[in-house]
Amino acid sequence: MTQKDLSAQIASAIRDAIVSGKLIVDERLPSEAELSDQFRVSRPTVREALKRLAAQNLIRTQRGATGGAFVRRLSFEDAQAQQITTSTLLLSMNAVDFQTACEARFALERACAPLACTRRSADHLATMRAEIHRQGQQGLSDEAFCASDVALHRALVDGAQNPVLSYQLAGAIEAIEPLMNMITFSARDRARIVALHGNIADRLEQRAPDDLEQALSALERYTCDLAGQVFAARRAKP
Amino acid sequence: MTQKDLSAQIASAIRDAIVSGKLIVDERLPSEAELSDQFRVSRPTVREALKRLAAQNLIRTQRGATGGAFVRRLSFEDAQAQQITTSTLLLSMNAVDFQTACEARFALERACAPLACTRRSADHLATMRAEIHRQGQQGLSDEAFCASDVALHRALVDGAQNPVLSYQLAGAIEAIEPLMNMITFSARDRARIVALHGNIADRLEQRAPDDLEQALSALERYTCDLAGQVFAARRAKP
DNA sequence: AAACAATTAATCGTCTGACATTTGAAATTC
DNA sequence: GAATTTCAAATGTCAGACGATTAATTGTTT
Repeated sequence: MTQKDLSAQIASAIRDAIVSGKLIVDERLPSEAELSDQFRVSRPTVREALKRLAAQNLIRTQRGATGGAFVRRLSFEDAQAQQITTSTLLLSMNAVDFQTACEARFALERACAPLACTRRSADHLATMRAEIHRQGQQGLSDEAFCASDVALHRALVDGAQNPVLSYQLAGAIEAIEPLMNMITFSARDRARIVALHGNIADRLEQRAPDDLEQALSALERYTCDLAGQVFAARRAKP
Repeated sequence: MTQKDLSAQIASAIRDAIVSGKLIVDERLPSEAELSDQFRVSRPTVREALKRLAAQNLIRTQRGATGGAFVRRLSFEDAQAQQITTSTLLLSMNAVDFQTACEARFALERACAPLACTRRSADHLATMRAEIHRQGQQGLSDEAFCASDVALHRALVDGAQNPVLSYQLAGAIEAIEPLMNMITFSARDRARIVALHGNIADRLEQRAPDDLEQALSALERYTCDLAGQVFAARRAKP
């Protein structure tokens, strides 16, 4: 059963070597010519395998005399970016309803609340206040409003000062943005949301975890209701 | 500034088309020959681009008469598997300390507690009880013990009946397993952990969210202490 | 001797053309 | 009409070549 492509097999072999630690960060892989000798395949096949690994941020390649493929240190930024696109696609391709996505997102965010209350710096709070101020301004496009929303929530999550949490949450928060962008916010909606955001910032400032969780829940309820109305109206009169 | 490879550029172009919805699920891409005409590159270059996309589970390829590359529906399973390997690498390559990873994992898991209390089925509870029973047996290897631990926590998370949450949490829970596997559990440790697990199952059975969260926190504290001792001892006498 | 310039070798990036393999569909045969 | 054969389209693989980039080496000049 040779089901898989040669390039897929080779990619798997190298990936295993990386994951298991046989190849360490910044170590240089054999040149493409050497790999094609080792695996008894042609260079194009080896290259296809390497491109697969490059697509997963597992290696980077350099040209030139001392060039080659090197094991790449997977950074939090890379992992985060990967997770965001994956989550976004997952939501759009599987027709995940807004409610489910929203529920997951706020559940995760509430998980950060106690930690954020303990560890948040003045910077985090200032960022949130600044975004809230921006959200209150006239003439802000819906996209800009949503982008600011994302920035605010990321500041809250970053307040927990745990990079693993930040990385995980980024996917959940950003993946919903496209769904949020489909909503046209009325002035009244925005005012309400800004008020809820203000409430959240207040609780964080007071370092009151339980109140913060409740404030987040309130925002979740309002967001979900709003989206429910919008999507219901859209279904009724397309 | 043409920084990127041609194959990377082409992969980006196709990826954008998929993400933006211009290419829909199960739609067939042009053949490699047609793509190489369209992009004015050779077929190997097109193939490298397609392999990049295949590595991200964005397309699948079929050979034969009606074959070709098709946009693939990203399944929760695929996304989860991707996330697990990414999270695992992230932890191992960036020397994330056990405490940080553990904190993130339990914070996320506590986020599921209220939902799990509301929605968990008898099945979820039965799975947890079965795993707890297994964990109490003699002669279980440390690896098997940890694997059972993962299964138990996944059952708890699945109890929230939110696929987005399950997908997100899987990465966090499984990524720590390799770290946990480095710990050799004494009989006393295991007995204590089993007791804490039993406590968790009880709270879930009673559908008591606050108590469940506290039970999870108790487990977090014990796990973290245990790991702290183990790693400290290892540093002292390598 | 030191600084600068030219050469060189190694390596990846890309192209051309070919052949093998798979697979569904059309054509053929019974 | 059903089974078989043939065919064509598509991906999988290979071999060989050339271009582009880059660091080290070599050579030249001051």
